Amino acid sequence: MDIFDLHADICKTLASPSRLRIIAALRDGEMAAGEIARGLGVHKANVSQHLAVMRQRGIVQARRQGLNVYYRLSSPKIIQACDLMREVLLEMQASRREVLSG
Amino acid sequence: MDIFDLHADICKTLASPSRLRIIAALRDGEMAAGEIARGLGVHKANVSQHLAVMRQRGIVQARRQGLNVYYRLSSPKIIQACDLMREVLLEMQASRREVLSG
DNA sequence: AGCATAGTTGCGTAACTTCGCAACTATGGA
DNA sequence: TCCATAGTTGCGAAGTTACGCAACTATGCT
Repeated sequence: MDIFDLHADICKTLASPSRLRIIAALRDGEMAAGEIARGLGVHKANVSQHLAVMRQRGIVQARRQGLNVYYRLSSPKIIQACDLMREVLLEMQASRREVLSG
Repeated sequence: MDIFDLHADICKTLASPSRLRIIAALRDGEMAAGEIARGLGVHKANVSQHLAVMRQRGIVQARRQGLNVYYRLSSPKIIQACDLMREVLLEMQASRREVLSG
């Protein structure tokens, strides 16, 4: 597995609206799995699957406390990367509009 | 299509080792499609497919000059995003090693 | 032990992606 | 017009991914 495969793997992990929503939910601190599921209005099994994928890739970390399993982002750089990607997105939308109007 | 779908779409586009290699090749300036193919040692049809995907998403732009079609990254932020993601990658690898050794 | 809540895992289907191959279009020169 | 080079597009097989559902494990309370 070379660096490009690893890099692609990270991107693949982020290449899901559901997972991006979960990451956004975790932006301000940890949350229990069920809390995330309720917040996003999806089944907990589904959230659990996505969290498992992200945990495997090292994007989130888990901590059990009683009945709940609390998840948190493992690095603030993940938020930075998401924000930067959003900027790229906006920039591209802007230049697309320019092309259409100009 | 909401912002999370769009964001995921960008990530999906970057979620391919081949495309990341192409982006890396374009880091220092434009290149013709065939040049990229030769550089990476893959078939030109394949490169062309990947370039088409990235062009559709606005990640690269094309310019024909004679027989050649030159491709370039449409924004320097794409490089920034890739670099940042590499940092995340390294950070995660480092913390994984910590967990194993500590 | 029995029960409720929280979370995880396995399975099957449907949808999508990637690659190579072959056929195609586009451009420029003889 | 004919040919060579450059690039693109359509197709099909193989592999991957996502979701819901159901069954499961884990924890804590009585």
